Amino acid sequence: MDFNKVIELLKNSGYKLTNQRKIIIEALYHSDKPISMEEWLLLTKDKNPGINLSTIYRNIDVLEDLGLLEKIRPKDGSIKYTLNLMEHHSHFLICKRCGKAEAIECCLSKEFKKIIEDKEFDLIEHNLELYGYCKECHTELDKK
Amino acid sequence: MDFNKVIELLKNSGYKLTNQRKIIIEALYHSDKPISMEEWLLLTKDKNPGINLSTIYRNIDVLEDLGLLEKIRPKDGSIKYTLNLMEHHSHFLICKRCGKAEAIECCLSKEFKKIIEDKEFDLIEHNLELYGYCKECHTELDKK
DNA sequence: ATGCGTGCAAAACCTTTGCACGTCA
DNA sequence: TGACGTGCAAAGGTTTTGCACGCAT
Repeated sequence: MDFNKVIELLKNSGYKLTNQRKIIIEALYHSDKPISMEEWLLLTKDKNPGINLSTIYRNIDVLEDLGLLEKIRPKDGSIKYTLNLMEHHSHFLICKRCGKAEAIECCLSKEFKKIIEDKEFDLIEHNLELYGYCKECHTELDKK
Repeated sequence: MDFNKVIELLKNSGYKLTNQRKIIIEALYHSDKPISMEEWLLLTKDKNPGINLSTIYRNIDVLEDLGLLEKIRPKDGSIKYTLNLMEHHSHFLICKRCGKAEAIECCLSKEFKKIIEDKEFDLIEHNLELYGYCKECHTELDKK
């Protein structure tokens, strides 16, 4: 989904397009990886220093309402945000060193689905986060 | 791992067995599902009303040090705690209605592993949460 | 024009920490 | 006895909220 489509969806859902809102969403849209609130704030203040933290929090609600926000919750307790613009359900390979996140297609194994089915569990959604070291960081770490 | 083994591990690691600590761990041990801090506090106060919230938080550190604590982070932003006593890495089927959580064996699919391998990503850990309705709740919901 | 959105500050929450006292080994 | 553990209260950090003003529609 391109940025204009996001804005369109926003307007069609009855939300106003303010300068702040545009900057806030744009910051997330153009980030190539999930970002923390702190990073998000910096990115937005970069474009408009007057933007308040609470405005971002309020726009989180908007993005959630639009079904566009993905919250990533690493084991370390932090929260990272990213836009979920894919058709396909996807997950991230998250590098523990550089923070780079790469979306991958989801494929729960057949055996897995069978186990769940056997329990007559009605699976609605799932959340998978994969942590490790990306190729580049792995190479770097090997050097030491 | 039975409860005595947990206590043994605790002592062998140089921690003292206090009345509070025992109650705190026991509460989590006997709970059949991951519990919130609030539930954990209630369960412990049930046995000893004097136990302080900060003592539980401090014992979280202890349990983490022992590698026994599993923190579950549902999408709703809450945090739930459970003891991780299995040999095998496991995940939970969590019922969105009754909250019951059932551990299942983990098995990332071969295709999945291959995709990750192809990217030369060095996978360290992963976190999978499965949400849906358990058999009982599904039946209940169908009645309506 | 009018109601939604924002900045600001305060409040609400959750978690951590310092300190003095208590208790386990 | 001595070090670790705890209760209490205060501090810290993050997120939410009330209010008055501002701006998009």
